[in-house]
Amino acid sequence: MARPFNVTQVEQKWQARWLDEGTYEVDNDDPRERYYALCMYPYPSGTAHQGHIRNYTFGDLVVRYQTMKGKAVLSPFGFDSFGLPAENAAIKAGSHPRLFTDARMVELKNSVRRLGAVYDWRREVFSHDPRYMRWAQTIFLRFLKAGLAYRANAPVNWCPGCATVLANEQVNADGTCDRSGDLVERKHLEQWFFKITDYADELLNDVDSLEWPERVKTMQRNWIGRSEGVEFDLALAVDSSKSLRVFTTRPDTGFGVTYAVVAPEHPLLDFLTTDDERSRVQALVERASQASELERTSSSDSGANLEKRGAFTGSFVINPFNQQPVPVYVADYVLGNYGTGAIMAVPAEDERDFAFAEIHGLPVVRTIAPPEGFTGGAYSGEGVHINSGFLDGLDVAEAKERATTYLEEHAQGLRKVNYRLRDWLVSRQRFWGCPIPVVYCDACGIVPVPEDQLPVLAPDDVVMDKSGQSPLATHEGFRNTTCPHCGGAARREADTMDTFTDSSWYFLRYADPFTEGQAFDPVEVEKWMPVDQYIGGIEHAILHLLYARFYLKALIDTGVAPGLPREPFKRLFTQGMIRLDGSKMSKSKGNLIAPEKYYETVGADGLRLFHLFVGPPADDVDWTSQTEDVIEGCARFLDRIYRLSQYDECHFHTERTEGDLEVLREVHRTIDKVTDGLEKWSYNTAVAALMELLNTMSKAARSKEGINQVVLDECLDLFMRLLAPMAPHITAELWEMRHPDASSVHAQPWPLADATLTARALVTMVLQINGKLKSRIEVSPDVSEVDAIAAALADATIVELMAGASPQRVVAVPPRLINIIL
RNA sequence: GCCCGGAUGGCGGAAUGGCAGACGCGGAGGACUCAAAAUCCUUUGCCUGAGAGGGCGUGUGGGUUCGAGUCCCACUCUGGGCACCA
Repeated sequence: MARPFNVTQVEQKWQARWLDEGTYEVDNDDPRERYYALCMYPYPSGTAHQGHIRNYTFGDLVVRYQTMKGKAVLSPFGFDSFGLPAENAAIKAGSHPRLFTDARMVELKNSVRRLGAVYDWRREVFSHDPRYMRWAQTIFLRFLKAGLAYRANAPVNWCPGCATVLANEQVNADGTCDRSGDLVERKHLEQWFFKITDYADELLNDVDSLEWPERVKTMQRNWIGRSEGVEFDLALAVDSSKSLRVFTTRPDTGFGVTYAVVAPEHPLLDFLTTDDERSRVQALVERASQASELERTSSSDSGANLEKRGAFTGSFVINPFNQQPVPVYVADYVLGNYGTGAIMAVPAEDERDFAFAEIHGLPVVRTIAPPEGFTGGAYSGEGVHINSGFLDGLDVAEAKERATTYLEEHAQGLRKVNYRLRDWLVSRQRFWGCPIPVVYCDACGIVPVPEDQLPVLAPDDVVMDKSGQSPLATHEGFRNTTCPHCGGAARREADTMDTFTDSSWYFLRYADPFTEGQAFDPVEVEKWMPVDQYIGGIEHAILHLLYARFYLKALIDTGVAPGLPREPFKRLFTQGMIRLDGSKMSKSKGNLIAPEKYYETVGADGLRLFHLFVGPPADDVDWTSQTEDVIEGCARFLDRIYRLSQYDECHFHTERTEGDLEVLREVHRTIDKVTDGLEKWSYNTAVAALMELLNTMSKAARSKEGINQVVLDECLDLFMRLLAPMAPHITAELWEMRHPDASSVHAQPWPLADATLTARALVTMVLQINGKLKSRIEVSPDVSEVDAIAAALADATIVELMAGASPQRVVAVPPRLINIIL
């Protein structure tokens, strides 16, 4: 497609200028109002793909728009540069992950520059920079000191494909690895954890205060999974001095307890198991300990399997509500690490209990009357209590309260809150990550590496494979060290930290990247935090955002970041994904449409405009056979504005006509539309408004009567300013051609609509008869109701249609419409 | 199973309870051209009619209202999140 100007040349000229002149560098003591705009820390996977392009197009629009609004905008960039792909690629190529990563970083950096996205490159941060690692490790040690980092032997999620353990958050619901898709196995290992559960309540409560998409807030709440209930004792039938502690959220259904269940890991299981039942119980425990989380929690399991998954222990406990003995089972549907690892089972009001009771032939006693016609098994809804002694006739809420009080008085009951959220497992048995800065000494135990010896860096000559052992563990030179405490022989920790730790505080370092004596100076960072606008993919709705929120709270509480606001991201925008043939476009899926080719044809501006125009920014984009045409259409729009600004085929007259004024009025109305669109993330309609305006301007200037040139110039100048954040190159170029001595269009203030120009002298009023559109008339926008009705009844079409009939009623909404009811 | 979204022309999508389909893509026709490309102009929801016009129309069925794409109830399909968490 032939363009009226050399796109590549123009774009490169401006990209070089923005970079050379440091146009978007900003200092912490800038006197203007501050604004922190941030796109999510990218993994350097090479040249940018369409998802990146979309992300940085939105981010750059925000940066340029807020700058024109007169703010000092912090726009940093960096790389989440540790991670598995680099390590795997290095193993394959026999090279080093650093070489691989550094090359990919250069590529991505060039890509975003080629897009015309502008950053304060002085503030660049990347995870494998020793200057960043040092503070990442310092933070780990501060967490350790504060008791927020701890080491524990725990059943963990092991991914055979990635040869490392995963956090709960990295395991999909179907039990596969979020990254490789391999089936995750269960292993018992000594691992490092962060105590994110200490913050469960705050993480949950603070969600309310965030200006985030509701969907993301809901996902965060669900993930934390708070539930209120009561913990109490079930006394053993044979010995009432001993008891089994259980947790329930439904104490009101206590009269319906017909058995109890303990988890296979329960510490009292051995004690509860009688000799007659021992072999069956042991078989079940054996099986449960080997089963993966998937098998164990599979809900699609058949009845036969369910039966195998539970066994009678031989013991009985007393139901404290009715003093009846009920059997104790062991079953793997009860989890050892949630609640007390034991439950009271109420088959009538709990589906899982019902299914289990059916198979094991246990009785079902209803304590809530199900609604008329209810045919299912367990009924967990609202209703009136029956068969429940002192709770009979009460609704669920009231019965819960009474039952809880009863348990407090008769069964050591304690009101208790439980969370689904587990502590964050941060150990990774991989090489390309930040080493965990501790040593193990036989005499002193776990000893932190002194902060003045940080960062602990991995040596380069490490053999990486997927044996499952940490590559660093096999490097004797690294592994063997001396204890910082006693000076004796000691061994370094060989695991590295989850890369999600790196992306949990990078935004703080951006705000003060120059400091040397600490991770960042809280006084400097406080000037920018919280992030005013965070932009990224919906795929990070849980993991990254939850971890980053936890990190900031923990950093404040451990004294690393005193005085900072406790939530990092005030406003979040999650962009839609790019789909090709229905699935997400991504490098790992190998279904990329590379952006490079479009730089040659439509330019960065054309591609940016496409991403802004194609649909609501939050929605997914389907890349179809039609997409190329839409991109071309966006470039065509830029060509048209270029030609109009050259006065191509324009006619001019010298007087200022009403027609000229009307064009100028449209420009001012468009200022409002575009501003509103940019504020509300309705970029597609903002672009549409500019397209519409260009049609108006172009039609007027090219008509036979022509336009006053001074008016056209004023219109064009305003147009350029509105388009500047969206298509920064062409607007900068045209502005310079039109104003060679003035400062750049990007340094101009954002235009403000003149209210006297946006007002309309006449508006169209719709005339309806019985709610059906029949005619239209022009009226003053402040026409009175009486005048409006009079005008409507005088309209020729209306007079004819009414044929002398008198209206039963007239609904008047001046100046919008008149509806005549006959 | 539970919790959120969503459903509008051939397509992407617009529409504070008040002109449904802005804007763009695609289609049709025309101008320019020896011709093509590019550009420009006209037209384009469906049905019906020679035309003026008329009828129908925002997933389905009800409801509220002078008036519903928009609000309420029930359902269908679809996308996503969570899913033995007691």
